[in-house]
Amino acid sequence: MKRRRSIRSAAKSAGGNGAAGKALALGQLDRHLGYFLRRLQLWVFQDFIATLRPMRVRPAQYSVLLVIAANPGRSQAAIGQMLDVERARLARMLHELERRRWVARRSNGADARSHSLYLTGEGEKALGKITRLAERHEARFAAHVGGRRHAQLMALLREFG
Amino acid sequence: MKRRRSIRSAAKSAGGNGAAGKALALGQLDRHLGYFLRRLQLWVFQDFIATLRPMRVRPAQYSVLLVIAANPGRSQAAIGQMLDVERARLARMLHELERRRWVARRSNGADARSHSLYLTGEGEKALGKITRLAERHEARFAAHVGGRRHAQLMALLREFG
DNA sequence: TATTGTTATACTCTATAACTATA
DNA sequence: TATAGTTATAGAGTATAACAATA
Repeated sequence: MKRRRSIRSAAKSAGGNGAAGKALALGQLDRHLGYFLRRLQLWVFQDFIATLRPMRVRPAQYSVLLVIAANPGRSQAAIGQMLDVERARLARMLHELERRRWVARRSNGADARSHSLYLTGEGEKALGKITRLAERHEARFAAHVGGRRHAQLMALLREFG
Repeated sequence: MKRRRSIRSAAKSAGGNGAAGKALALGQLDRHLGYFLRRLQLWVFQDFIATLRPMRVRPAQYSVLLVIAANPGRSQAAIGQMLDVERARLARMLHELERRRWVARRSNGADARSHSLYLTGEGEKALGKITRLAERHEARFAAHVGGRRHAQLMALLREFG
């Protein structure tokens, strides 16, 4: 993934003007949990994208594939609400996943408006490879924050989520 | 902020096809800390943006204003590296902040290439209002996840960050 | 040669609105 | 009237590349 220096090391080498060498202060940012959350979340997405690059899968696509796999036959509306993906965005994502022959849409007998979503055989196979890469990412994530902190965060956020 | 239903309630009402009413499974997503992190981070940004709407300030702008306030006179390069904002993006953000008379750029005597960044008087005044709204957001955040969890997350992530 | 700041392009994600076909 | 899906547009954020001025 793209190399990211820690706040401290970045600040240390951030010279180039009159105040060169003095570490930058976070200021009030230090009181905002959202700031730290955002930084970690960016790290995660960057590592995920880099790790999954061989399969050309983005985080949002990955989550859609997993939820279809776990809930075959459900509608776009159901998947979208579950993951908080706008239906407009999901429609275009599914076109792309259909183009790659990973997802199939079948018409739903009970309601002609809705499509039932399934993984194709090819999609299942691809998801196997994708899952192995995703596990590698998760391991790297745990190593990055420390296994203990990773577990603590998981417990805190999963119980909440 | 924009109303977001919980995973559970969204799943409950996600009907409309043959499997209507059955809650959707997270599948392997349940094993990814990044998924829960992302969901919480989205909540935070949406609440932040909604709370700060009266001042028309986005999270990235807010972080830049705070870091300039805490480190007056530093260069764009220093601020950008500190916050991991691309210099190209920061240049355009600063144009906008300059247009609103919140930030001033002065040339740096020691290095004619770099600009020293400062808040204007108007900028300080605006930041005062912004900070009060941001505190309201942070309180809402703590209420959302629970005060105890908010503190635990802050401790975990700040120590790490 | 490398760095600071700028402009430009392209892609992703988010947020809307408008449209169709069904219900 | 409301819902499922589609198409289109606009605004952010991210990632590059190329450039001028300066170091």
